[in-house]
Amino acid sequence: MVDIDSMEKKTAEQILDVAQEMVRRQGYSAFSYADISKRVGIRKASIHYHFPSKADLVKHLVQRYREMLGRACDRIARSNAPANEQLLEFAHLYRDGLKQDQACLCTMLGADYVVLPEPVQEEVRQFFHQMEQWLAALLQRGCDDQLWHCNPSAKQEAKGLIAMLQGAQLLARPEADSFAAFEQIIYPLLRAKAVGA
Amino acid sequence: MVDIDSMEKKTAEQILDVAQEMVRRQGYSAFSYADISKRVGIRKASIHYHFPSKADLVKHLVQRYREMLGRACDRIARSNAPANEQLLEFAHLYRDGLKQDQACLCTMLGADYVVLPEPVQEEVRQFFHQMEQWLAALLQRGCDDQLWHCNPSAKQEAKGLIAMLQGAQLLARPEADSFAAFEQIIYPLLRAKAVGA
DNA sequence: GTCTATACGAGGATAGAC
DNA sequence: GTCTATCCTCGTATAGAC
Repeated sequence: MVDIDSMEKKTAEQILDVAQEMVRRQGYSAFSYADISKRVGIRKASIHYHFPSKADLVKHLVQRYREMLGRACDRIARSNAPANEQLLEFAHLYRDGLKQDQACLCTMLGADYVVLPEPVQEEVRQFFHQMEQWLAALLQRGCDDQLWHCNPSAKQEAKGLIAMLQGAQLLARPEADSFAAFEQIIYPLLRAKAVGA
Repeated sequence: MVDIDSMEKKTAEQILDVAQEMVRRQGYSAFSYADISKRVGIRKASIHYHFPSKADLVKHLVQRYREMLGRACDRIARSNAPANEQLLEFAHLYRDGLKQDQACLCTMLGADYVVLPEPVQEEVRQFFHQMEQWLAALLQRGCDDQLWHCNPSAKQEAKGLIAMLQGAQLLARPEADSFAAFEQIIYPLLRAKAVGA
């Protein structure tokens, strides 16, 4: 039932893992097949077997990332914790990558947006839309539970919060302890939203 | 006193103008000497006469940008308008570039931070520091004038606001009308700060 | 699936003529 | 100051053997 091979990650997955780490650190334009090649331990040409072009690779990357974050958000929602605690958990998703100098994949691709192939742009837009939807629903629950007030709407507040989280990542990264810097930036703003941070 | 030559921008300035536009759109890794060459109308090699290396060029770029923004902030401060109106003017500095798909130079370089040559990283850190200082002073004036309350400090609020403005730029750019999208993201948050937006 | 070999252009940068 | 010519490396991508 459990053989050795199935315990090792498939090559395509390894490629995406490495690519994701590089894009989250350096952005779209600054990573290359050669970089992946070295770290995965196969030749550049072999990567093209799995992902014919860079556009193709990054498109799959964002798709997989959307699914990963969808699951992470589901886990938070299913915890049935109060909305303010769930909001904090959501913020921590953005915080934790900073331990390895990694911003959210789509924060980086948002900066690179104008140079992205159109299919990738489309995925990035969908990512933002997906996050806004989920967060707006959470904020609405907080409204219903009298935890806070949404102004002018849960949807608008969601966009503002995501903007803040993304911006905080970029601002925190140059700091020596970016993890702590991130918290110092966002906790006051979350507290304003009646979150016990 | 006024001859024709002095009315035309010096080549070095033209190079910086074009480079700035490109970095603000595409980021550090995605622009090249070839791009500048085409748009300024000189050969690649000639650019190296003015700026020996890319690191050198971008370092000067950020220095000039810091001076430009220093002057823009001075103008706002000297208007003697109420602090809430000055805050709105400050936010509009971030908004206006979006008309040409341009984010703040250091929002982009913040995303590219880990791949920047160290001297450029230093300039970027100084830029953020400079903006935080100025904004913190403005927020403090608003406190003194009872326009709002700073929590936990003007300095921390300043960082949060800059994070929000930067994030809002990245989030707004994929939208069809990024200018309007930016306003929709930040106005609710500024209103929370008692700004009549 | 992965390799070697290779194409072909783009990248930053330098030397030397004008 | 700007040019031409050139260098060398890196970038994405393909062909074909194993």
